Amino acid sequence: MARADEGSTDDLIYEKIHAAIAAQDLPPGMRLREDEMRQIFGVSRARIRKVFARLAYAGLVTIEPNKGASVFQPTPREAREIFAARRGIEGTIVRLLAGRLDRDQRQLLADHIAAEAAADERRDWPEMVRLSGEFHIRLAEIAGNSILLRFLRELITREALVILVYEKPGKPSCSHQEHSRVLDALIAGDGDRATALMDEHLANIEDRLDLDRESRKEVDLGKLFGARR
Amino acid sequence: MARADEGSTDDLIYEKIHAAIAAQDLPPGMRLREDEMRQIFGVSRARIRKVFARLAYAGLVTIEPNKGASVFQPTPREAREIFAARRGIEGTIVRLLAGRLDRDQRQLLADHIAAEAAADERRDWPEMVRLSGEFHIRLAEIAGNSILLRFLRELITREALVILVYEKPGKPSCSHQEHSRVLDALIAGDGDRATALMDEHLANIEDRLDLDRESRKEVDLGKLFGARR
DNA sequence: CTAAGCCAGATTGTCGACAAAACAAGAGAT
DNA sequence: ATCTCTTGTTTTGTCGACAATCTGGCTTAG
Repeated sequence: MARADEGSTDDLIYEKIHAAIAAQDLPPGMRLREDEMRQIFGVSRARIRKVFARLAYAGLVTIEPNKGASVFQPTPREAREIFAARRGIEGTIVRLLAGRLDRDQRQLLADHIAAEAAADERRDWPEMVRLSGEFHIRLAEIAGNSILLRFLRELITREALVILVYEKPGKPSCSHQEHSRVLDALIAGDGDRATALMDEHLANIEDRLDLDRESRKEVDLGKLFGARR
Repeated sequence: MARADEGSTDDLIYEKIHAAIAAQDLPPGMRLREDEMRQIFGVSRARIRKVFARLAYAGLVTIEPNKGASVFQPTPREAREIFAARRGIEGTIVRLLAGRLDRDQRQLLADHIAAEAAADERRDWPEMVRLSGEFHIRLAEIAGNSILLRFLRELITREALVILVYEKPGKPSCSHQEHSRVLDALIAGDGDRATALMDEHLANIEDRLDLDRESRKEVDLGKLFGARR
């Protein structure tokens, strides 16, 4: 069999749904039916249920009693809270990092920014968005605090939902020039400047939002996850 | 019947265990058996299991596959991460708050500090500890960001475990004078000073730790939760 | 023609039973 | 006496079935 059993089964399902939400394939507000998922992944309903519970705790899906799970649909207020929280967390991370990057870490980040620039060059927006988000994750990883990393992961994914719902169409959301400037400040060891730059960078993203819109799409779940039945 | 059905059953169980851990009644590392809990609370095992999963996600208990749940026992490294994360979060909260407290909020916080002082006066240490922790929660509530509040809640509870395991005995952990100074800076609108004071305050707690100890106690779960059977 | 009530189908919530894994105690050999 | 293998017990993991609840369409009275 080609299907390896590495990684517990529900972690796999969790990651798939998580990724689908982060990649904005599952639109906010979309209902996630247990039985449907059960058929798609070919597992028992209890497993799906457990995964939903985890996703709910992470704030990615909302579970209403007797009404089931749906993809988290942020209100404007929640959107603002998410942005504010993220700015706080990333400020903390950047402060921890200022002046403490070793040679390898600098190289890693510089390479990453170069990859962003390349994706930007060839107009590969999905890749660009992915890399942009990943840059912030890399920073958190280098900072070496697994708790802050976990918090940030959650916020970034939820922010992706916010952007999907509220962004004014047609603009890329994360410029590699800004990443580059942050990196410069970090290398220079100027924590305050790095923090300010990061804050400004995140504020720029927030400014591209239009906090008065609704959105609804239909999605073929079976196709998306590659159903086996 | 006096037992009202308000609040879903598992929320109640969750809160009880959470409180027991926060109050340091359940020592870190203690094994939590599903069937034992089932008998104590008089509910089905599935329910206990669900609650454990939530507690695990919040980082309060550790679940090892095929080995069950036990109260989170922080390693020195994890302890440091928790403290660092908390300093970051609280710094963010304090910065949000500086110069934005209205009259009622100032009064609320002042009263709270007064209550801390009173508890300190009469050597009521458990109450003192409780109030000290609550002060930080109050700040987060006033800041009005429910996400940061949730993060902080988790960190404070986990920190209680850290303190239980690693604190050098015989010293109170949170002085109301320091709280008072932070409040002054907040009212003065000096965000940087407030942040610095809060950081120092939290560092003081951290300094009282001795990161090379083990601890183990036995606890009668039935008595603690008031078993019904 | 509208609106309230009701019935059928679908969906979620809960539980108990069974299977698999870990743990502890005891027997046997070195 | 100690180490190891075996075996029985305890504990966790998983699943399927049943009960409760909700949704949407239909009927019927005003």
